[in-house]
Amino acid sequence: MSHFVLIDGNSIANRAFYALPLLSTSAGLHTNAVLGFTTMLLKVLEEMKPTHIMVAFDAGKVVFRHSEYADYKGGRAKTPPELSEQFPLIRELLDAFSIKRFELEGYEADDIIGTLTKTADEQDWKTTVITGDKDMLQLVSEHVSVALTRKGVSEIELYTPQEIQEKYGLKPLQIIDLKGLMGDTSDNIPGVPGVGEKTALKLLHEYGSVEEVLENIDRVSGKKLQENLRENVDKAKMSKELATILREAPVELDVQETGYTGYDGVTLSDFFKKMEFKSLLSKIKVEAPDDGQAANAAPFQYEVISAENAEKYADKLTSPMAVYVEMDGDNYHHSPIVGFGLSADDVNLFVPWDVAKEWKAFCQWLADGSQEKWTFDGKRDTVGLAWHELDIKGINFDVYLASYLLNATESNPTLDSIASQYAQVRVRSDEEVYGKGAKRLLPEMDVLSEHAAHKAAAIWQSVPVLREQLTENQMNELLNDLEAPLSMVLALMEKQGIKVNRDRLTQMGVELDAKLEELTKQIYELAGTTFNINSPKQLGEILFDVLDLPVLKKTKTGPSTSADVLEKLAPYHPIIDAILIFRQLGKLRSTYIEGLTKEIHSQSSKVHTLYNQATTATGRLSSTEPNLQNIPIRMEEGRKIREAFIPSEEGWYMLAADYSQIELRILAHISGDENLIDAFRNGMDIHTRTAMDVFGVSEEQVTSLMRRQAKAVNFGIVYGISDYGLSQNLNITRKEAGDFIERYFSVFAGVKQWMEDIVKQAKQDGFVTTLLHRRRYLPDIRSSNFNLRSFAERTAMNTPIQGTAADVIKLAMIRMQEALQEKGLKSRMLLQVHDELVFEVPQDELETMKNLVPEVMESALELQVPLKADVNFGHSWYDAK
DNA sequence: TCGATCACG
DNA sequence: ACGTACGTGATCGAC
Repeated sequence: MSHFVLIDGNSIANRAFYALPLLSTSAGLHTNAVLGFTTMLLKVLEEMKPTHIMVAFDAGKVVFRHSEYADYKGGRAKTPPELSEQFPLIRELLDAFSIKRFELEGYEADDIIGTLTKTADEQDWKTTVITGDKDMLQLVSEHVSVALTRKGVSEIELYTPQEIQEKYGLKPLQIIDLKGLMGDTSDNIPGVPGVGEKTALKLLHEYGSVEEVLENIDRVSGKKLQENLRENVDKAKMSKELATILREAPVELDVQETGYTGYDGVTLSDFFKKMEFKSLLSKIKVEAPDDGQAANAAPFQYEVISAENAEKYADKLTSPMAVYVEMDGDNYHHSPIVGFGLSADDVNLFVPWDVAKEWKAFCQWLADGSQEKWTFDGKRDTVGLAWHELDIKGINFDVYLASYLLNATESNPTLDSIASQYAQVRVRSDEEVYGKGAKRLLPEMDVLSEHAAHKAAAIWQSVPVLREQLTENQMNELLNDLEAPLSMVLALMEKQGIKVNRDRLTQMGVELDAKLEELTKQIYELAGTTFNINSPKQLGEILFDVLDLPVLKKTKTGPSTSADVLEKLAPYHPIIDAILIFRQLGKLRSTYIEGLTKEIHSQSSKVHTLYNQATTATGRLSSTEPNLQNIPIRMEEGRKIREAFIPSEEGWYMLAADYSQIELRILAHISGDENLIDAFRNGMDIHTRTAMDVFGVSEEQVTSLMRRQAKAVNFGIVYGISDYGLSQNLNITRKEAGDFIERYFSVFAGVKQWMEDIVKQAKQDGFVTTLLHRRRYLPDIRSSNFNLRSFAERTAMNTPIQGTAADVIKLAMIRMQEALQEKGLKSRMLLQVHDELVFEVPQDELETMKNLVPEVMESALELQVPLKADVNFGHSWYDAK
């Protein structure tokens, strides 16, 4: 049966461009949209096996078929030059694929596709439209499906009339009514103000179409909504018209011409070479396609090692070699080990755990630092194996860290996604192999062994491609001198763990229980009824319906009951204070008493966190199971939790050192603002100094209110300031906040200049970097959507600051671990909390460490201003203040 | 599974 | 005019 595939070329190119990092060839040609387009095409050809295929493009000036609305598409951002220059390449790509392309002067791709699907409908052809544009769902019919790309262009979601019914409860043609009511900012379709997807769907479910809604305005529920509809009748009608895809374009195309018989492998591979798509080369058949039989590369082969045949394979253990340690479970402090996948040029092996641990040659090879290993998450391997008394040394490349550095926005890279980007072998996701949630179970050994061998092969194949891209981004040092050594330092810290006094926690829990019980009683009495205080919904009903308190802020689901709202409501009713305390204590009990107790390791009686080195967009670490980076400190009751964190050896001390104002110091350095640099060089209290400058007073005249406000301004600066954000924080008007900011910028003109420059730079490059070349892509920086763009602009200002601070403390940690080793100290580094390091220290090393730790931290990186670290110690983390 | 809330820097 | 502070993770209730 024939299958006609129609591709919306402009939409796919746009999607691909904004979803992928701005890659370029060594000659400086941008290729990310071409790459995304290619990936999509290969997928479509393989999965849909079209007999006919074509790609439609917009061409020339779009004819204003809606002359009554000249703004049409006016709000659309100009196509950035980095994308426009790729369109000729995409045309070349299609020619290389032997795929027919089509454009029509004065018409958009939508119109061409709309017209062709109409013909297809009339002739009973099975047709699929590929696009990123939801508007196109209106074309769906019995014969026509629409495939929407997701996550950029890597995934496809197929819509038939059934799916549209399930997802929206609408018929395909009603998608037009949906757009008419809710509008579409990216296409500059206005819609009805105040009507979003939810409201629009509700209206359509009731009335069926825009026209019917407009005829029944009086029956619509909601005064405001009625008013909005009444005032925007014309807008709604026009929006619907704008959203309607033209199906009568003068397309003169003989569908038979789009018949597809495959591509010429040589032409296509030449094109890939020119684009430097190395990982794609092996995915295509280089001989000309023949009978359509899959003439793929040799099937994947691997061998399973047994106790009997192991010796025969000893000489296959080479350097370098890819190693994947397959474990059963996500938390490697507890996971049993399944076995090892190994891979090199001409060999793929699987060594089951029972065989591995008895195989001497293998264990020696594994522990031999001169035998180079390539891994995926070497920290996981190191710690996981350490729990089973096995050493792994010589880790020389970590594809997990590498792929994170290349794109930090896609957090927690998985091996299956890395493989699909950089390797030829296909790796199934762990979820697919093990099942997820309650359905998780350990699969058969042959499934596991193949899975592990695939992973090792994927590592092996990815390394050369990753190396090349790292070089291009100037990230080799960042990986080799920062992230990779850091991962081994973190491995030590995680395996070491931190001692937690369980009895102390239990005792605090008992006290909390008593207080919570008392508070619960009080709250029920004040409310006149019992309810679940932990449910924002039920609490909202009590506060705003029963007690009739004013609603100051709303969330998507109802009135907000968050702490900042409750604080403002406190004067109205005594129940508020009780609720605030209940929340505070409840949090302590569930998260920090019960949660932390659950995490105490049965084997070591300590807590062993997992530091995630590839999660954050800025380069910071994060900590889970348990999160030791958010242990309370601001309120005294919570801070007491820190009394339970104690040294693991008799007579030792806890020592904590934190950077003072590291982010503002970094801002001083990178902005080069002379005033800010001067302030830090003179060792001044930066908030007081800011208050002096902003309020124009002398040091003695700075009141505590002025200092507090200046402090908030400094925070705002680091976050990428806005008058609204500052006004919320300080509870002042927007105007007042705006005045503060203006005064700040007139005093710190260098900071202002830097902020303007960095946003400009980000718009140009599509990314920002830290001092050590860490990179964050900002796909929304050129968005026409004000919110998205503003967010990206604030991120452009914040990320270099927060990210450089992360770089600095990471450097300090590496130096610190080296120093401990060199000096033969017994002290151990246990925790990192963004700008703080925590150690346990024997008494006779206290004096040494009190000097050494700040010294190492302060000299981690030389800036135009001094770095400063304060150090404290005591018998618990609480006392190290 | 998601949103609200709140703990940290 | 637009509607927000930057970066995380854990717990709970509601769906």
